[in-house]
Amino acid sequence: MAILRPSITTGPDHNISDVPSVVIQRLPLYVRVLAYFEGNEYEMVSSEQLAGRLQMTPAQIRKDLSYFGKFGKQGRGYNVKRLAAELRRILGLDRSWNACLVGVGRLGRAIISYPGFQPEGFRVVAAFDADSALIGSEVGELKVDPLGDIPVKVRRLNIRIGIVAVPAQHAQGVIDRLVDAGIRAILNYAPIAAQVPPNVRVANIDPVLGLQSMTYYLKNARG
Amino acid sequence: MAILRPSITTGPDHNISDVPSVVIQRLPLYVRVLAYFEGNEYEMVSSEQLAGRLQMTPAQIRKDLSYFGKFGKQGRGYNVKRLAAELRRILGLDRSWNACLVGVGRLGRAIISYPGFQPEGFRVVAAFDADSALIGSEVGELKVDPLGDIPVKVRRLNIRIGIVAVPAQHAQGVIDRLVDAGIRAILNYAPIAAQVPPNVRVANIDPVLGLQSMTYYLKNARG
DNA sequence: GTTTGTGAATTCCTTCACAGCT
DNA sequence: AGCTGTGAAGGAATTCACAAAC
Repeated sequence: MAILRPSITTGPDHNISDVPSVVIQRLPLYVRVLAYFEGNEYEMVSSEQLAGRLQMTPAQIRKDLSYFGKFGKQGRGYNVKRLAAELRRILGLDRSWNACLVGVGRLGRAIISYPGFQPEGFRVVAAFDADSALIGSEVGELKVDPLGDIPVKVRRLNIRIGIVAVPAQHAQGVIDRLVDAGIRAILNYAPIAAQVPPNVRVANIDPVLGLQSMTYYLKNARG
Repeated sequence: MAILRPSITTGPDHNISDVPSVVIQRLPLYVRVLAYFEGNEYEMVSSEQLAGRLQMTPAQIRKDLSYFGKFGKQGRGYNVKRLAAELRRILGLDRSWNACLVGVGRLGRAIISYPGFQPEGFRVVAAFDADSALIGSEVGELKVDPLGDIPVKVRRLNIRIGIVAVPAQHAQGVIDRLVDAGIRAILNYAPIAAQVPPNVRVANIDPVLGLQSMTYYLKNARG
């Protein structure tokens, strides 16, 4: 039984710590479900309750948390606020992160106006495009800069994350530029398997892949 | 080393066949990379060549394909066109699939105009919203219908896929309605872990989760 | 009584390595 | 010589099950 989580790629074999990356990818889910319990005025939750809302087993949640410490109390469960704060700290979500967007076409503009990033501490502070007709124009609150400005802007604005929303045939080139500029985390909307060095992470957003594997089950379904 | 693939959820333990779902989720990647080789006029490719472009091992590709048959020739590799066609057939991509969109806010409208679905055979043929101010309006080429029309439209238009683009707090309710109407595959853009029966698949699209696990590595990076 | 944290057991997935075909 | 297909081996991730804590 798989669970809601994004797919993260890196270059050839690279795990910065000994915590399995599949565990790291589940932590944001725990943060999110803890926020739900916090909103519903729970003070304590058990691994059973957390698991129930995520369709996972309680053991998996406990095992995952055990990589980082002991956050619960036997017989009582976890303090919702404290566990949420600990996980946010572990994930680096106790601060904000600057990102830049490359590609301000239709998809890029939708990403800029996506309201889900800001409340989680992710700020898009620069936008780039290769199309000279777009350069200098305003998108949201941002002025569109040429790709050549990536290195300077990344340095000046302390940008750590690149968001790639360019056509497939330009995506690898853009990713290379971002990596050259020192970016180590890329949110990639282009339908390619990006080639990156081992110390760079790529999270791929690709609705078509999801649809294409679901049709297998639709086709073979018995009602 | 993880690889580009979406996360697919179902209800409690359910694998329609004995092919691991992780394998099913990789097949669309193979289809895509085969299209690349086809575009570059390759007639044959080896598992080594395919693996290279996907940052996987050749053995994994061969093993994955072996669940479905013998598509290669020793000493020569795979015929690009034939393997692509076989995989498309296996995945059910040799036909088109109708989908409906629920939620025509900013995100929903971006999804409707997303150009990636159509060429892969996915057609959004109906749109629904709860907001009576939107009902009856035109979005793209579609008229927006009320949620109550879901069952009828799903039946009449042979809709097999639901795309959910409503706010988190309404998502579970919408998903329940889709499931009641007979939908068995859901592309979910809402940031929730949907609860569905075992025979329903959910592919989650959630850029924030991706960012939130990458920050772990950014925080702990050594340059 | 309840629930955690964790070694041990199990299941699942990937890689190896080579026989067999072209 | 080159590459597939696959059983066997190895590795990774999940689940079990229970002692310890509350």
